[in-house]
Amino acid sequence: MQQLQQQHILNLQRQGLVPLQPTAAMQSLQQAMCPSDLQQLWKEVSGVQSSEEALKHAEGLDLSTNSSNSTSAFPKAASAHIPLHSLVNGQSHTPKRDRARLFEWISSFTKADIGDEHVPLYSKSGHTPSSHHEEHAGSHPLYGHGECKWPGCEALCEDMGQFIKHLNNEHALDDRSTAQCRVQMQVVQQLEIQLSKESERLQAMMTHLHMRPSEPKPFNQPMALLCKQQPSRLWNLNLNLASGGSLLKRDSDMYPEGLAHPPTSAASPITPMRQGPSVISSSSLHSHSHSHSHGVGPIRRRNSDKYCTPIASELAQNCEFYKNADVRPPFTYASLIRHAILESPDRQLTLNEIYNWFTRKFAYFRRNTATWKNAVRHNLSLHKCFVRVENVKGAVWTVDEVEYQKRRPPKMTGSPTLVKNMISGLGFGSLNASYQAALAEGSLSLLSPSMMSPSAASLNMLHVGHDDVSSTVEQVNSNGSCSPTLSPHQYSHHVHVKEEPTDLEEDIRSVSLLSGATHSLPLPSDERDLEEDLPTEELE
DNA sequence: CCGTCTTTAAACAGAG
DNA sequence: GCTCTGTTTAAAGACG
Repeated sequence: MQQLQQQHILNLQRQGLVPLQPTAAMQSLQQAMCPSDLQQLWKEVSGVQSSEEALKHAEGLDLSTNSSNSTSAFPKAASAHIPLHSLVNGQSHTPKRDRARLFEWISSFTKADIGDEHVPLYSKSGHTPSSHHEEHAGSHPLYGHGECKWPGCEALCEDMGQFIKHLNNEHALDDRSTAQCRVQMQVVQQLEIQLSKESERLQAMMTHLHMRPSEPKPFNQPMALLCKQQPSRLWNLNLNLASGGSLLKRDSDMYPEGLAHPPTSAASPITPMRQGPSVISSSSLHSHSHSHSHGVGPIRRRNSDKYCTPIASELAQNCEFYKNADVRPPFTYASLIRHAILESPDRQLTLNEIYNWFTRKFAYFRRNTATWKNAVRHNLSLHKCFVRVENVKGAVWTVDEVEYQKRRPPKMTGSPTLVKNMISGLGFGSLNASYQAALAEGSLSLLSPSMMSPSAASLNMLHVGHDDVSSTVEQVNSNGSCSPTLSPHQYSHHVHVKEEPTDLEEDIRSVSLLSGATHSLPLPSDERDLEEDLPTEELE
């Protein structure tokens, strides 16, 4: 039934009768990104690559349909063994029209590159006038602080010349770069949508408060803007933020069963009852289909917090997002509870305060309270890392960090499993390989509507083993807007009602201090994130 | 296949 | 009796 609906919508969209919905947008994208088509496209577009090279390239990107092997080396190798054909509803064909549109669109970015030097795809877009002239003049949007700002790159380049060389060598016109470019476009798109949303909200607030309405918003129609910029409507995703959850249709309406949700969690209202996927959830797709068949199905999000994003950074960076979007946070209850407790000034919370934190921080937890509250209580009781302490004002819960770290699995940094989990954790299960590669490689800022640098985001994803106190401190504080400003020191042993072995406490402290030191140093993100992993290593 | 982890659900008890 | 809090058990799915 849903397939039929989807087909119908797709047909209408092809006829231009209805605006593209996320469903069709994603579908089109996926269709357009059919591996063979891509290869063909690139041959056509670039005209540079010999067939041999193209073949080699295809091997490198593993554009085959075989998806079982997810043990790709990441990300520099750019091999992404991801189900290219796990397309929505099994539709892996590529309608010629879509392909043509894609080609047209890509060409709009790349034509000038062909006879030219390879210039970043971005720079050809209208509103970023970045010519060679400018590049050599010393500024380039992709270059700053001696680093390549290409999503996920961060290669050090001493000067602009070196950067240009690097750009041309490493970010030439290929599948990966293009996929990354696409992802970046989505990032921008989502940000625009979010901005639009927030503007509307502001407008409403001001109206409500009888303040003078502000000027007409520049982002009233982000889609229109985007369509201007992007001839192909493949990217015209209707990414709604569920501000209060009121504006959204049910995900089942928007995303027929088996169809990948847009890679922004904002797009999908996740109702606990239907158990729609959190985009960042590793179980997104599985649980999605599962939920449809069972009505109420448990979300399986294992590893999502362990191997994907440190909860602190994710929450810090997507603070507003989770507040407004009805998206299930991709973390375990234990992680969330711990984070809530650690984030509190005294590092102790009553059950009710924990509840409040959940509802305050996550739109998702503003409903179905019985379920998740039960889960919270269950987790508090179940995990030894949560310690109940009798207090003057009753019982409060604290975190036994040592216990918490104990239960963490060995670090998985950079392992193929991590990569796989990371990708699936993003909920892009049915996107194509290049796309996912790009996502995982450098454009995870997609998940970070708030000012997360793509590179930082990617490194977060690539290097994290799990969340920890120090990362909590660093990330949250660096973000600054969503949580109290506690020093690492404070975090490490500001309040610890429970008695703990001195040596272990010492360990935590040293780790935290270490992390705190990194906070003030302009370390490269990867180093910083490696440091984030230290607690476990140190403690175990 | 098994063990572990996580989630969900539910039953139960004690306190206010 | 009701609600909140807290404990415990069980089942199921994901995953190594």
